[in-house]
Formats: sequence, C-alpha cells, structure tokens
Amino acid sequence: MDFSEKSNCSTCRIKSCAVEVLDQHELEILQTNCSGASYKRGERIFQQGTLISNIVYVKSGLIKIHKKGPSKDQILKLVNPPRFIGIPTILGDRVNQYSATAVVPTEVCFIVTQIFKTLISRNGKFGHEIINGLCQDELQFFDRSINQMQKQIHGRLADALLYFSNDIFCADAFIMPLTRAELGDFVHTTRESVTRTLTHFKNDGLITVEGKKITLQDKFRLQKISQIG
Amino acid sequence: MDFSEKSNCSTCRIKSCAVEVLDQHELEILQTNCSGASYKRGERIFQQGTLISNIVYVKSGLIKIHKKGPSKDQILKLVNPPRFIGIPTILGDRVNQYSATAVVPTEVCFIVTQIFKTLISRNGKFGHEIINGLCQDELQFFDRSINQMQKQIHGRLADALLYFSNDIFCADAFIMPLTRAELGDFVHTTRESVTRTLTHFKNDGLITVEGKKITLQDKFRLQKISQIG
DNA sequence: ATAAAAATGTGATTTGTGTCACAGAATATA
DNA sequence: TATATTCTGTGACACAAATCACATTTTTAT
Repeated sequence: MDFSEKSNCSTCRIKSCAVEVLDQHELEILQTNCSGASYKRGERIFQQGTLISNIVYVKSGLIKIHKKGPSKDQILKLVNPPRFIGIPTILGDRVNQYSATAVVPTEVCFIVTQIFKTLISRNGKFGHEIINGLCQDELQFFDRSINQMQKQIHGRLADALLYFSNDIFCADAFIMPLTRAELGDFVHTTRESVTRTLTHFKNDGLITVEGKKITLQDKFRLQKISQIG
Repeated sequence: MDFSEKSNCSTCRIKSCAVEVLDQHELEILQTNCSGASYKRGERIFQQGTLISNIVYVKSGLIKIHKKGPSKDQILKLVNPPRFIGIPTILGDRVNQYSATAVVPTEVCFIVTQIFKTLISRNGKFGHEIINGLCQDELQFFDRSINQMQKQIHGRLADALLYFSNDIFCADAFIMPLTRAELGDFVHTTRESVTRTLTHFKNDGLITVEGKKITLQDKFRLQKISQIG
C-alpha cells in the first residue's frame, strides 16, 4: 500500500452526503485528522481480529468486506465509493469483526475514530446522514441474505452478475474483478459450481465469457432466473 | 391489539440508552408524540409493503422481524426489549421493507418518525446512541448470516437453542415461543427437519422436550455441535 | 362438548450441490 | 526463457436435506 500525506477534505471532490453537512470548522478538524492511502488488488486494508485505529472512507475502487466463518471465508458485501466502512467497530471491543480487502486499485482516507465520534455528537445532521447510510446498508444486507439463503446457485449467480453489471460497472460488459473462488465466497458456493453454472449460462446464450471479461447478452432472461431462484 | 393513552416517557422505567441522554425538554417532545400499545402472540405490529408512520420502541415481550423471500417467509431476527425497530425505514421510500409480529405478549410505544428525526438532528448524543444500536445489530446480523449459511442443520438449531437459552430467557429451560415451522423459518429449514433434528438431540440426551417446553441438558455438547457446524 | 383447523411426528424418495481428483491455462517469480 | 504458483475447467460420486404423503396430537372456534 502507499501512504500519501494529509489530504485536503474541504477541496476533496469525492465527498459523502455526511461530510457535505459539516461546517468549515468541522471540516478543518476532519482534515487534520485524516490521511489518504492507496491499495493494489488483493491488498488488505484492515484485518479481522486486529485492533481498530480508524474509520475508513472509500474514495475510489472496490472493496470486499469478508469474514471467516466456521468452514470458510465469506464475502459479506462489496463496497463501492463513496462510503464509510468500519463504523460498526468504533464501539465495543475495538477489534475488527471482519476484514476489508481491495479487489481493484482503491483509494481511501483514514479518519481517527475519536474525531469521527466527536463529529457525530457535535453535529446532529452529520449523525443523521451516517444513520441513513447504516440503514441503507442494513436493508440491502437483509435482501441479500434472503436471496442467498433461498435461491439456488443459478439464481444467486444471476443476481451477482446483474449486481456487477447494474450497480458496480453500469455496463453490460465488464472485467470480473473477483476470481472464480472469490465469486464462490460471494454467492455461497464452491469454485467448481461457479464454473459449472457460468458454463451453463454461456451455453444457454445468456452471457459470453472470455477469461475475466463477461458480457451479459440476455439480461431479461437473467432477471427471470434471478426471480425463480 | 390494544391501544392505551399517551405514555409518560420521563417516568417510564424501560428507557433505552438513547433516551437516557435526552434532556427534560426533549423528553417532553418525545412524550407528546408517543403512544403505547400491546399485542398478543401472533399479532402483526407492522407489515411489509405498507406505509410507515412510526418508529416502534419495544418495551417488553418478543418480536420477530420477518420478510417474504422468493420461496418463503423468513425470520431475519428476533428482537427483545428494550430496542427501537423500524429505524431503517424512516428514510427512502417510506414503505416497510419487512414485517414485525409479536411472538409473545408484547408492549410497544409508537414514536412519530419526524420527532425521532428531530431528536437525532438536535441531540448529537442521541444520534450517537442510535448509531451504536444499529452497529450492534449489523455485527450481530453478520455473524448470524455466516452461521446460517455455513453450518448445517444440527449446528444451526444448536445455535438457536443456545440463543433462546442465553440471550432471550436466561434459563436452561424455557417455553419455546416459536412453532416448529417458525423455528424452521428462523434457522432456514423445513418444519420436518426441525422435528427430526430436535428428536435427534433428544435421543442423544442433549435436551428434553415436553411439547413447547424445552430443557437444555448438556449445553457444553450443544456448543460443540454449534462449533463444528 | 364437538367440530374444525392448526401444529406435530415419521417414513420413503428425490435432488442439488459439495467433495475429490486430475488436467490444462494463465500468471507470477526466478 | 524457464519454473513455480495460482487459477480454471470437467467428470464421477456421495450425501444432507428438501419434498411428498399420511397419521396423530394439540389448539381454537362454535
């Protein structure tokens, strides 16, 4: 990873809704307690089980939030900017409950947790925006959980492909940033089943696959598959 | 359900951490915009898909938060007091994303959402406490999800039994408030598999079952089962 | 008290998908 | 350029758990 010097929050153009509501003085507080870093694919931003020092603000790139389970590592969610991560661990035992790893080149800012807490207590609107973010996360995670638990592989993988296409890349064709094994961790299967299902989709003319490049050819039918499960 | 008159928040003894930080004036605001109700087992408190009017504060009892999935209704979590529910839906489309139903006789207070929002913006500490609650929920739900997805039935059901014993009733013996089918919705199986697994546990001397009454006889081995999956 | 409805227990059968095992392709490292 | 890793594809097999089907018990309503 590569640490740069202190960033300038007031002129930073990648501002979250929450940061928008801070006044000039608060922005200065933030700025003096905040530093940037960039990560390459595969680099760990923070690791489950280690002590927390900072809130992380994702400026660009894509991050996977993952956690060790009883049998294997599992990708809880992907986070695309702009977004704060690590908020849930600012309280309690102060130990990260999950890991965060860059899946594409990623830029983040670290914010001292105490400062973050101060801003929340000082500026109710800031807190309000943070709550908004947390709530959105929760609802999204509810949906994802239910889908993961009730659909079978075809549906889950169709969901994932549509998610990458619609929410992450906003394009029908994209370079899949996850390996087959990671995709398995994301949709709860094995590497082998991902391959098999992808091949199946390909043979049915739903997608084309050229190595890492995936093109959705028939989104409508993919949606159908996602719905039936 | 049974609606009583306006409650008195300043003298209410079932106060959440969040409400504790409100000042006298804020408590009065809360009080004049808040009313109580009680529900019997099986009564719906709010329903997925309907418009939201209020934040719900659970004072006593036990509530299931459940949501329709592609194939069946699923219990996302159980909520025991004192706790706010419905916060995630105060924003956005203002439609409940999930249902809440009492599983034992339950008392709640309804708080006008606008007032709730005002309190958050007005009192940073209140917002801070609410964020704490949401974060705890998120971490807990992460754990639950991973366990649900990676363990098989024996482990999942052992988890559930230990959860009821340790977190809900604080006793080795308790009256199971969920039917076998609901228990299935909670741990992701069918009614039949719940029965079979329970019988299996009983034959192994881990528990005794007399209708709705369940007694954990060997918590240690149950924990073992929970761990292996 | 009696009927109707809901909840529960248990067997037989089917099936989705995880596991194992190996080969080829792609990528990183020396 | 060679060599070691890490990825990826594909088959054969096993098994956990869903589904179906029916009997029995418990609860609720009349």
